[in-house]
Amino acid sequence: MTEQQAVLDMLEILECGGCVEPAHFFTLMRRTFRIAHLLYLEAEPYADELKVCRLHHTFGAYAAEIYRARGLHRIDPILKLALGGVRPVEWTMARHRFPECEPLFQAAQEIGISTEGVALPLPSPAGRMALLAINVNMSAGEWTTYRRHHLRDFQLAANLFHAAMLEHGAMAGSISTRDMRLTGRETEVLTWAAAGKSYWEIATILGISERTVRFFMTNARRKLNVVSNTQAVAQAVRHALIPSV
Amino acid sequence: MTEQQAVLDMLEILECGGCVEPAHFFTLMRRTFRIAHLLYLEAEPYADELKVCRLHHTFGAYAAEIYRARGLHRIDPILKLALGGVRPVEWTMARHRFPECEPLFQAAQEIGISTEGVALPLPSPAGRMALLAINVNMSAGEWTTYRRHHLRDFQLAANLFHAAMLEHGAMAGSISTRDMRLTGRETEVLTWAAAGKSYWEIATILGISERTVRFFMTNARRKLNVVSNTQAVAQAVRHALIPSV
DNA sequence: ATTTGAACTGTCGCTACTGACAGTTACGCA
DNA sequence: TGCGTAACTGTCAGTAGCGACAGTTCAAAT
Repeated sequence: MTEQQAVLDMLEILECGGCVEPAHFFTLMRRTFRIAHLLYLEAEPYADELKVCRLHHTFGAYAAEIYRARGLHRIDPILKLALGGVRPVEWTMARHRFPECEPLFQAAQEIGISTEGVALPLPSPAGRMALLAINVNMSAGEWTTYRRHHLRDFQLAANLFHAAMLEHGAMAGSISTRDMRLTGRETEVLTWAAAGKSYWEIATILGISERTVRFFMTNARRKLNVVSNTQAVAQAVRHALIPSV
Repeated sequence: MTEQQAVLDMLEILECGGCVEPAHFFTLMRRTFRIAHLLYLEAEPYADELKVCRLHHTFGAYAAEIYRARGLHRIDPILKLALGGVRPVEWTMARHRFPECEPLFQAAQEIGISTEGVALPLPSPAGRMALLAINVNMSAGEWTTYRRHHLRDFQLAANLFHAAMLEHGAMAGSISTRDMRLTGRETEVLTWAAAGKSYWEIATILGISERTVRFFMTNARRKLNVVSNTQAVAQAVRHALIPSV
């Protein structure tokens, strides 16, 4: 029961919002569980490519260099599966389902990294995707049992850490959004513009004149430092200045 | 330890992909945990409204009617918090932070529904959001302890059920994302429009005629089912169809 | 009491966007 | 060989967006 207690304690720390430092989280996880390595990736889909927003891991610089140099991200099935789905991705499962990714696992074995693990998809609002990959140093059988008991802990821990990262990112991002604060009316007109309404329609909806709608929109454009309504709405959605929900 | 075993068994059932039937999942959850009621909601942001894609719950028709008739969705802080964040939302926490939502909790008490519970955000790919709300019939103190032990189980179960629902939905043919895949040029044109460029500028940048830019934009608008470039860009940003930054 | 900021309105004129008309070219696939 | 899809182009007429002109009203803060 000591192990159970340690797990619950760790989850409580995470939920209370401590631990926005990836290194701290990784240490905590490795102290609490029998984990060899961890990787946290936040990315944004763009066409068929991925734009990496955040990347933290404990595999070390050498492993990262190998991964990059051999272009293993192109064949990594865990990336594809975890960033495209919602279900935990078992490493060996991915390995068997995608024979073309063998070089990835061979590279891991070369540099002494285990090929057992699981990747937890962490989808975020606004279409971004993230994953937490967990790598363990166990035999297949041992891992099956361990995973069965602790997948729920991994999932909750991953979710809470991911939440902390998102909130932290929002803080850091709010430096640039400080001068971008919009008034209530500006937000309203932008919201309706984002819904495809014309000035006349917005005026009717809000019960004000068309000119006034233009006035608010002009102010919003000036504050956001953009040149068109279209760009203003794009910025507003990106910075969550207008409700996405 | 029998309870632990039952939980692990249930999670295994979920992970093996059984249980795409909400009623089945709810029964399983209520049999495994001390849960009074469950609610699963999948929604899509639209203007400042919510377009409900899926809704299943065990609160009964009467409660649903009350909720709808009194317009409680407009003040429900759990919807706002859970659909806009990634962190579990404690009901009583939401109640204290948003005094204006008191009618919601009073309505619950009126019809004999407990006000203790937690809502787990389940963000999905493509900008959609979902949540699983869990309602329990316990005292506050009892719930604190129970929650501490089982939040991880709830989170994993919720994620797995949500995954099953998404996969099932994808099978059935997702209406909203079916025709939303944009071609390379459509993406490029939208991206530049989101950057505030005019048709003439985009034409110059891409080395094509202004008419052709309009052609791609028109196709993009049609695919996204929107009426203006502004709305198209808003949708594209929300659904991560064009790169942010 | 003055200032600051939000909310609000009117008109002119130019530019940008949008729909509807009617096409061509190139590529891959059945 | 046809069929579908993506990329590409032209013109016309109407609507919408946008900048620059010049204001009023109200409430809160200094």
